[in-house]
Order: sequence, then C-alpha cells, then structure tokens
Amino acid sequence: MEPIYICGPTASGKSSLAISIAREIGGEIVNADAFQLYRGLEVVSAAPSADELAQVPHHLYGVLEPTESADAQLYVNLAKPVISEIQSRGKTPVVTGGSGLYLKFLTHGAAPLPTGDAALRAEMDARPLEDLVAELTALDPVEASRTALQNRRFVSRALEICLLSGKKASDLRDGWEKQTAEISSRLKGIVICRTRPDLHARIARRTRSMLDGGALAEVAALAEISNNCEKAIGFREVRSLLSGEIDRMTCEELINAATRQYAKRQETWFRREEWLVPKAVEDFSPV
RNA sequence: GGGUAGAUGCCCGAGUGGCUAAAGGGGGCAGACUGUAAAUCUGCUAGCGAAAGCUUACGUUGGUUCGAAUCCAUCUCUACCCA
Repeated sequence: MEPIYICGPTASGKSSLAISIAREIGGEIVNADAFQLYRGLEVVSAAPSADELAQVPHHLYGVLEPTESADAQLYVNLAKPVISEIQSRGKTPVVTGGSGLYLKFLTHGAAPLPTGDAALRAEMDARPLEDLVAELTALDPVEASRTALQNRRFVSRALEICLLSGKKASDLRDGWEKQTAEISSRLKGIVICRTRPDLHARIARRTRSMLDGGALAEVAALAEISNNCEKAIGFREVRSLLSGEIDRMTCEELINAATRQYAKRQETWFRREEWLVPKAVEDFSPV
C-alpha cells in the first residue's frame, strides 16, 4: 500500500480527516509535523487528543525529548522504517502533517549534505552576516550567487555545508532536483483548502482552547528544560504571559497572528507541490 | 464650568509651510525556501491606470498663503488636571 499524504495549513482539520480516512481504509497515521514529534509539547503543538489517538494507530507523536534537536533528515530516518513496518502488515500509511520541508524530504529524498553542527552554528551566529557572506562568496561563488544573502539562515547553512564537507555546497546540492517530476507522478496526496476567513476563525478557536486547555502548565514545565522548543508558535507568547510581560488577551492575539502567518506560508509551500490534489473542505464532513 | 494635552492611512505611530500619498512598526496580501522549517528571508499594501498621471486623503467647518497634515478661528470628540 503506497502511503497517502494528508497536508494542509495548520488548523485546517488534517488530524480528523486523517482519522476518518484511516478508519475507512484500514490505515495507520504517521506524523509529519515537526513539533508534534516532541513529547511534552502536545498542547502547544496541537497534537491529536488521547481520544483521537485511541481511534486508530498513530505513529511518531511525542517521540523526541524537548532537548533533542531535529531536522528534516532525522525525520525521514524516523519515518521511513515506521512506514515500511506499516506496509509490511498490509496497512496503508496515512502521512499527516503540515511541515512542508519534512514532507518534501520524505517524498523526494535529500541531497547528500552534511548534517548541521551545533557548535559551528553557534560560532557563525556570533559573526556578522557580511562576514559569512564574504566567506561563502570566497569558498563557493556559485552558491553565493544563488543564495538569498539577506537571509542569515540560508547563508550560514550554505557556508556550513562548505566547511563541514570541504566541498562546494553548489556541487553537493546540484543534481538533486532533477528527478522530482518523476517521483511526484507516483505520489498520492491531498492538501486541504479552506477560505481564509474560515481558517482564521478556526485558528482563533484553537488558540483559545489551547490557552484554556493546559498550554500554560505545559510551557511552565518546559521552560527550564530547553531552548529547542522555543520556536514553536505559542511557546514564547505563553512564556511572556507566565512572566507577566503581557496579558492573556495580548498573548492570544500574538499567537493568532503568528499562526495565521504560518498557515499562509504553508499554503504557499503546498501550492508548489503540484502532485497534491487540492481538496476544498466542503468535500469532507467538518471536524 | 475652567485649564492642559491630543485627534494622522486597517491599527500603533513619526512628521510643525513646499523635497509628503505622508518615516517606522504591526497587521494583511503575495513570494522564496533540501537538513534549525511552527524557522529564516523578500516584495507589495489609498483608489483608478501598463505607465505618465489623475483623483481622494492627516477629526469638523471656514480662513491665511502661490502652496497647509503642518499657521489662525470654529465646532466635535478623547485623556488628564482644577473646580
């Protein structure tokens, strides 16, 4: 059974759709959400509820400690065996999530690049951007010319590849994209589409229930553990709420705005995945 | 009732005679993105227009001026202070 991919922006109703599909076809759900991989982040990351988890087998939820760092390749390493295992039992993996890059790695593979190095990154973070740009330009002018040089992340990753591999990032990254069309033609998946007003209303509702439903306690518990989860939408905002910097209403508004912006980026990403079949939400029963 | 400060684009906010369709930020919209991705970055954001440009805009109404968001008067509203 080839996997089915259920994508869509945050709060679009992926989880419940995935559950109903999985029940229908005897499938099992595989997480494709970068933050739902983490244990202890269930509320903030809007992971499936205990009730939902009980309805159909779920995989790769809460499998990482908050202190562990992850990346797209690590995700693939986790997901591949799980998917094969499900298939070996004659079931269909229903891969569900909104992390576009992670999904892309899973479906289309990765270029042969070195894994990021925390120490090197810390070192680069301390240097001015112009510095990094200059070094990248010196080591690999081709890569520099096709990198958004205002984007510190992109510049330091390109430089990191050069430094860790001793080769040119441009050479290593070349050749990867050539077979995507062929791969895409074999993939089966949908992207959930909702109107903006609808999606925004759902986001607002979810933020409220998140804050009412244990987000404060969750963040309070995590605050001392690690910085790795700081990037999760809601984490920083709730922490500010806990410390009294902002009030509940402001917190809610900040989370809503950040979530809306994230959802917009997801829509942009999935729009480019031509193999995903857009499905207007009316095609499915609501949550 | 008296006094003071203020009213700027979707929101906050700068601007005290022409260089102002109006800084900056937020929000919104669009985009980029193969190992930090719920991250990071880019562009646009009064209306019409391909553009030149035209029109409408800085609480109200009127005035001064070649020219006003900027000066004067009036009124309305808001905040604070004194009664």
